[in-house]
Order: sequence, then C-alpha cells, then structure tokens
Amino acid sequence: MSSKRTQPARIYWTINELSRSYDVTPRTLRHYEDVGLLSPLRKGTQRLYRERDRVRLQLILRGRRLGFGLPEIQEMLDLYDADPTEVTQLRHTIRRGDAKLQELHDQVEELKTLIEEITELRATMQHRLDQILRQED
Amino acid sequence: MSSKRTQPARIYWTINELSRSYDVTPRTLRHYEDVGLLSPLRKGTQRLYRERDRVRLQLILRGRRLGFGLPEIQEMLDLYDADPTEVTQLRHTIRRGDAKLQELHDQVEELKTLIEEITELRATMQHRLDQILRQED
DNA sequence: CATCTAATTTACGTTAACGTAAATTAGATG
DNA sequence: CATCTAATTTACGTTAACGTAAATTAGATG
Repeated sequence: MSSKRTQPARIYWTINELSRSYDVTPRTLRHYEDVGLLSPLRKGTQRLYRERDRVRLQLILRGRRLGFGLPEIQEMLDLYDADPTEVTQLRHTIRRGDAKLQELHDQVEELKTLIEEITELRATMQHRLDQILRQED
Repeated sequence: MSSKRTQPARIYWTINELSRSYDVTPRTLRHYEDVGLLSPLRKGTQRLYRERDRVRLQLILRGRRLGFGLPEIQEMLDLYDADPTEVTQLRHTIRRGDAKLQELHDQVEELKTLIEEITELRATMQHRLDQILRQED
C-alpha cells in the first residue's frame, strides 16, 4: 500500500489561481461557496483555498460533466464528511452511499444501452453507404 | 435475425394517453414539440402521436435521466434522421455519431471512476464501523 | 500619500425546462 | 340546443447555475 499524506506542492491558492487552473470563473467558485459546496479560509476579506477545496472542486466539476445538479453533488460530497467516530453517522452514510452506488450503476447501464444503439445505428449507416458506393461503380 | 416491423398495438395516442404512460405532463410533450423534438400529427387542432413519437419520447426521457440537455438530445435524435440515400449526409452523420460515441465512452469511464471512489469510501467507513463495534465489547 | 491591481460585495440579468392559470374550442352526450 | 370533457393557445412564473456590471476595499509599489 502506498502511503498517503504526500506533501501538496502548495498550501493555499487564491481564487484567480484556482479558477484558472480549472478553467472556471471566480464567480463560479463564489457560487459554489454560496451554496455550501466549498468553504475556503479567509485572510482578511480574501479567500484562501486549501487542498481540500481543490479536491472538492475536482469532484464538483466531474459531477457537472456527468450531468448532476449541484444539490446532488452536495449529497455525494457529504459522503466524505461523515464523522468516523459516530456509529450512527457511519451507518447512515453507508446506507446513502449504497443507494447512490445503485443509481450510478443504473446510469452506467443506461449509458451502455445508448452506446449500443448508436453503435448499431452507425453500422447500419455504414452498410447503406457501402451499398451506394458499390452501385455507383 | 428477428424480423422487425412488428405491428404496434395501437397507431395513434392522444396527448393525455402518452403523457400518462410515460409519467410526464402534457405540457412537457408540448414543450418538446416547441423545441422540435417531437412532431405529432394533427386531427383538426388535436395532436395525434404515432409510434415514432413514442420511440423518440423514450429516447428523450432516457437522455434526461442521463443528465443531457434538450439540445444535446436533439443532436442524438438527428442521427436517426439522416437520409439513407444521400452519401454526403451519411458520411456526416457517421462522423457525428462517432464523436458522440467517444463522448459517451468518456462519460462511462468517469462514471466508473466515481463508482470506484464511492465504493472505496464505503469500505473505509465499514472498517471504521467494525473497529468501533469490536472495541465496545 | 497616490496609484495599481487583485479581490470583494451587491444586485440585477440570462438560459433551460418546464409549471400554472386563464380564456377558448371541438366533439360527445342527454 | 345545453352541457361536459378533453384539448387547445397565450402568456406570465419559477428554479438552477451562473454572467455581468458597478461600486468598494486591501495590499503592494513608486
């Protein structure tokens, strides 16, 4: 098992640094904070994002690419925040994790079905194309 | 190869019949028509949905479950409407189908990664829970 | 101290995907 | 013909996820 706890190259990022490296606007980062997805530190009035915020942002953006809404992304991020000393919390969080996993598996299945259908459609069109081109000779 | 062209049980559905069987409101069906996703016949002023509209509606609703927007769903539906006698159209549609397939494959990969992460998180929480319960004895 | 620059807050604007209410119409039925 | 019922159109409303503009602030620099 490879050890975790590798030193991150940096400790703090400003809003502009973080927004540039993930190709989002500062406004987007502030919005994610407004709805509770991120919670950077403050140095006076300025936001300071830590490694934790960076990781969360990556999860958020992947969630968006996958078509999830921010509330649903929130639910998934919450899974990472269960107090590991509280039996009740652990039990509940495991249950919700299982439910989410079920949904995600279903979604993979639907995506695969869609891929199959388009693949078959593609093949049909290719055959038609080949037929036409052969007739032209 | 099983023959296609099975007789559908019915030929026409009204907007209420269709909306009930797919658990959407009539307004939703009208909206999909407004944006060009469906195009039912008219008997006077009344809409008549055919088998084709039913199939399209299924594709639309699956697209929505997968998190796609209506314009993106439109693109995918367009793949089914290429004129199979036009070489140029076939070529273009095959290309766009391939591009879409690439995106869908990427999306499956991201989903699988997400599933793996949550699965591992679940395992970690289960271990913590087991530890705590053992200590209580 | 004056001037930049990066960041901030406030607040109104926009797009997508319908919801909802109101007024109208077309057949079916007694 | 009167009355229902299922549909229709019109048009304004709502939520999500930010965009955008304006006014303000906090350090950094000459």
